[in-house]
Amino acid sequence: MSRAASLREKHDGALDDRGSVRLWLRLLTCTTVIEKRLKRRFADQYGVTLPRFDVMAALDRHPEGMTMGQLSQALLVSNGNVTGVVQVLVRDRYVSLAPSPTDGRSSVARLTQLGRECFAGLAEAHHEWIEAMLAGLDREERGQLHQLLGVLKDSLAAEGGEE
Amino acid sequence: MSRAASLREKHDGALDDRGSVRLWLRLLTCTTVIEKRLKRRFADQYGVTLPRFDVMAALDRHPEGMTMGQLSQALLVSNGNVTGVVQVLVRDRYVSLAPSPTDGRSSVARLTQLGRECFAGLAEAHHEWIEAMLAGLDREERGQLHQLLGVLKDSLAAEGGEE
DNA sequence: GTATGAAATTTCAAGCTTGAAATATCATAT
DNA sequence: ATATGATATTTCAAGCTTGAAATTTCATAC
Repeated sequence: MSRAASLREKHDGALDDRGSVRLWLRLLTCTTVIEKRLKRRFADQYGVTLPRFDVMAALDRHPEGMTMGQLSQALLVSNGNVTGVVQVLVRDRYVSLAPSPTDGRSSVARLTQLGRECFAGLAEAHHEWIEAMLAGLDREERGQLHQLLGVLKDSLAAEGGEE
Repeated sequence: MSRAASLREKHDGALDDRGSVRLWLRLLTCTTVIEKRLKRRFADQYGVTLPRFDVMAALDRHPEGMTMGQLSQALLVSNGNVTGVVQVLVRDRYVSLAPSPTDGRSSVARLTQLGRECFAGLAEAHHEWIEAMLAGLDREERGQLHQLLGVLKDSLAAEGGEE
């Protein structure tokens, strides 16, 4: 069976024939669909939110610990945001928070042993889900897509965020 | 000047050498960066949020009006979400809400004259911003990217959202 | 030593988002 | 006519996100 109805696209059928906007909407739709599936599956199967997974993933790659500011930069979210997410991870014993020995203003977050163990399972599921969602692209297509997104990334860096 | 520092990527430097996850993170980063810039510029220059723009864009392409359910489907967001966004647009006189003549359960949202006028300006700015952000891709690259995202979209449709 | 500005963090209000529960209406079989 | 299930919508609580204000600590010039 598996009719695999084609996905609706945000603002589908736009009269707006301008190619760049269409490209952007397609990019947005793909990302949104993947993100929502990940979110739902993490919630249903592990009782974890995406932001919490993101923090754990960042900490898992930095066993020496990360300050709140480093987390904020790594995850592209605000400082205040990190505060809240880390607080619940600390409450749930997945993350520990210790004052920085070198800078009294900073505290350093680390995964606890429990956090590391839990994260291993999450990362495994995450990888499988992504792999399955990208199954329709062969090796070459993945490489091309990765390369073109690199060009886009550079274009975005060049355009600048009016900073 | 314009140093155009290259953009950081979410979870940058992942040991995680699995290509599909890296591809996903790059896709996510590009989308996130574009979305945040649009959000900030709409807020700063027009005092409008992205969800409100999305609703207005959908209504602009459907002068006959749309029900809440149609808006929800078109924008890939929940019903309850649409309710709130439309309510403030009605409060601000950009959108009118009338009971459906054929179905007592539904009401039909339409852009008001004021809404149409405001949206024209928003759409113009939106298009320019997108165009500028994609300026680093030539015509062929845009076509390839659009095509590959189409393959991804089909892959996502095939994988199914456990529906 | 002290004042001053920079930097790291937290707090807080406002807005978006979802999913579940509640309401209201429709469609249909009897 | 009526009961029943399906549909459209709203309400609501919980969580994420941001930007601005407040707080604490640092670094440096004097």
